[in-house]
Amino acid sequence: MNKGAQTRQRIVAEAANLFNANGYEGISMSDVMEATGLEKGGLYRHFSSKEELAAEAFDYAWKLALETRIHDLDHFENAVDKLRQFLKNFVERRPKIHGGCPLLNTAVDADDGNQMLRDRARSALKAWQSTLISIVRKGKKAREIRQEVEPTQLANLIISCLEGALMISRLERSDEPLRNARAFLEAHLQTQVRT
Amino acid sequence: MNKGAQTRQRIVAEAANLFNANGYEGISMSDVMEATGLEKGGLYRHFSSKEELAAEAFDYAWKLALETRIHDLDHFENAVDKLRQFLKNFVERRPKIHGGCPLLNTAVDADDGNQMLRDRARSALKAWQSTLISIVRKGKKAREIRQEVEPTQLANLIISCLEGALMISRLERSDEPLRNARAFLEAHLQTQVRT
DNA sequence: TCAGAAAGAGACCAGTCGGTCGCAAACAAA
DNA sequence: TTTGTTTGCGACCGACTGGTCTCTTTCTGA
Repeated sequence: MNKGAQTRQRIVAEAANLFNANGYEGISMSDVMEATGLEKGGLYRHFSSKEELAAEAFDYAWKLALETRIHDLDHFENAVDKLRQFLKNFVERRPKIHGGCPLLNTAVDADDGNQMLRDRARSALKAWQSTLISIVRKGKKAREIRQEVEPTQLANLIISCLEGALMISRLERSDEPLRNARAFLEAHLQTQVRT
Repeated sequence: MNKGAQTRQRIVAEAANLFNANGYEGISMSDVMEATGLEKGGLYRHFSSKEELAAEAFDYAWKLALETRIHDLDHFENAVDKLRQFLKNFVERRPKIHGGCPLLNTAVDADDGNQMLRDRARSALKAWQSTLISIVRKGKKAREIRQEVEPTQLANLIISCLEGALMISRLERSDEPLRNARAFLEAHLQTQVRT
């Protein structure tokens, strides 16, 4: 990896934190300059615009977030165990990126404005849903999950509860709402296993 | 109501829509000028700073949102019926303010920055929680809701599910996730009634 | 009707925004 | 060591930012 690529990577990583914590309009290129120690020209050598940098920063942030959440999932065969590990990861594992969930942040930040960021958030959501849906489907096939369970609805329920609880937890600066959401979802999962 | 107060009210209403849809940093005073048809001097006669305007705009937006959600709740005596009406309002009644839930928007927008807006969002959340908690408590006293139910946790579950589903619905531009969240919560409420 | 007060206009300010560009320093291959 | 390329610097640009201030218009009550 040559020097240019390294610098580029450093910029993306710094920008990801800044944009995730403060939003697209909340961060100026001067902020990125300060965080990276580069001058304006150094930045624009690697990115042709603020928007392009923000796009790469979001992709980077989301990659980190999703990796954190699906960590160790393949240690389990059973679908319900996988989902339980997923809940555990979401609540317990500190993400490497500051400022909360990149998906929630970007969805709220861009849902009435920046089209490019909105599309990016949409793709991220779809990818997350697909991951969960796939687990539920396999669980149904393997008769570990009841046949009446609608995979898309269960996936959305999990995402909704966690993201909503994350919003509350961040506002109250307490992990309790997040832990309660996990407890609730685990109890609900227990309800959906095949008996 | 004299002319000045009327103008002030008009500014707040316009600003509420702008800030709610685009965030604090996403809106400039020029945007507010355009939306209200006033010049800069006309604006700053009524508000001493952008922040002060944003604060009043949030309070206004949140008042409208909460009113919409608790609409007609007093038509019901039973706590579970009240909560059901609440869910119905949240999903079916179109709020007068554009850009989604002011609480979610402001919480995400300000949780790492603007202290004044963050405090405002925090108060709004507390007020919302209190409303729901109070309903659940009365329901327990009246023996309409099971004694094991923890009011705070039920309130947070409802808020989390709805706000999370709202985020998904707005990103996908479809009401389905929101309707599914309502159906799920109604089924869950049925589980919590005293038998 | 008219005087005093309230409301609004818009020129102006210093600072910051995203973005450009020519040049020098750092690097890598010979 | 020399050469050509990659990387970074930083002055500079026009547009726009939040905010101020003076002046005019509009309103209101006697």
